[in-house]
Amino acid sequence: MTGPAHSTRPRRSDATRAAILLAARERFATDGYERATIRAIAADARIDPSMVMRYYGSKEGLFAAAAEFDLRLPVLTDVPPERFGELLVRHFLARWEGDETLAALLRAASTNPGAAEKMREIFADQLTTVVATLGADPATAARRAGLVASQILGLAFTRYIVQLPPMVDLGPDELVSWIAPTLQRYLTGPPQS
Amino acid sequence: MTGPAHSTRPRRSDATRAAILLAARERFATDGYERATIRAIAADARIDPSMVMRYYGSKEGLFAAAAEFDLRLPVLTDVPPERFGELLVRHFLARWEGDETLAALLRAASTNPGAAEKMREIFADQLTTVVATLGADPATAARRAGLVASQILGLAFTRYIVQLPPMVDLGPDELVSWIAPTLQRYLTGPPQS
DNA sequence: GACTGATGTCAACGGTTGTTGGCAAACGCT
DNA sequence: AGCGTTTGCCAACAACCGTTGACATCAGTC
Repeated sequence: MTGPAHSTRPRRSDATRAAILLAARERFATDGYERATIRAIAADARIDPSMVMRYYGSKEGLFAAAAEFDLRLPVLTDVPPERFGELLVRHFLARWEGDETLAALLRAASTNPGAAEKMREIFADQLTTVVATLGADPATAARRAGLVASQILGLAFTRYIVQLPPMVDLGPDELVSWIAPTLQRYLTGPPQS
Repeated sequence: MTGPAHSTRPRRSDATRAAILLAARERFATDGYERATIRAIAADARIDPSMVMRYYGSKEGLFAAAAEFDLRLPVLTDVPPERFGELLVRHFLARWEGDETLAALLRAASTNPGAAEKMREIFADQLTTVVATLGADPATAARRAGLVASQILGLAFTRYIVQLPPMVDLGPDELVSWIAPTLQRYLTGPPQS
């Protein structure tokens, strides 16, 4: 989604657009939606605030562009089912620390309705889709995906946002050994109730 | 924490103070820290914005007062250990829906450092203390409490903030049957790694 | 009834925000 | 070279924010 749109040749301002988007992701990730000001983002990108408006229309539009995100969930079809949980935790940890878009989305979702909506889309669409392909009853896929999201987002919230000391100190392997069984049960455990 | 402080007799303005605090909790819970304006809070409490400043000093001071919170965790000493998880989930669900202070704290913690700090205090102090009394190895109590917090806060975040449809639709009993085993393992399961 | 302090209202300040329109420079094309 | 378009900067607007100080009103005390 970064290349030139449609069939138009690359525009000269593509570098500026990218710089704005990069600065926006950083600011949104560290400050949240309301505290990240267009002026600060523009200063980081070393351009004028009015350029942000010209290229993204409004602050909401800028956030929508900056929050575009693909979880890049791995295909788990030819993986032994008992390893689903482990692979998912590892994937999310890596994805989370390698791209600040998720942090921006998480911070903003607390106060901005549009961000919450996008978070719902991402986790409902992308995660539910993968869960549904794991062979479980399709009727319970959405529920299982929601439970997985609750633990994954709780992990991210306590580790990266609130930064609870115990959750920050735990290493990736320790986190996996604790949390993977949880996801495993949410994904493949017997349906409850 | 609502009665008159120290040994002074009740002041005539106690009703106003309480009205401000109530309105503040509502606004902080629904809008987060930055979008909840002093003017809006004052309007809800039907008083002048300057009164908020007089009684609470600043917006930060008002939030600090509004975010004062006791988890009221139950004493679990004479309860069969295998029911810890269930009781904790039920307690948190009730606590969460009966007092919007927790929602205010959760929303604000995403963007406001002071709120994040208070959230750390609450979950580190109160929750870790209870976990430590459950007979587990004191050295791992903080870690276990952190893991419990990650699942509890993730539940709250997906259900009350982002409002993921599957998490909103689940009834209390279903949530308990899914999530209680997770807490149970975090609390009393064998130490990992 | 006059005095003192608490309580409440009103108007305004300085600062910041998202957003807009005008104008200069650089570019691409013929 | 000349021209239209793109890219960028500058200044400013209107709105809103937290915060402050002056002034009225009321309760309780001597």
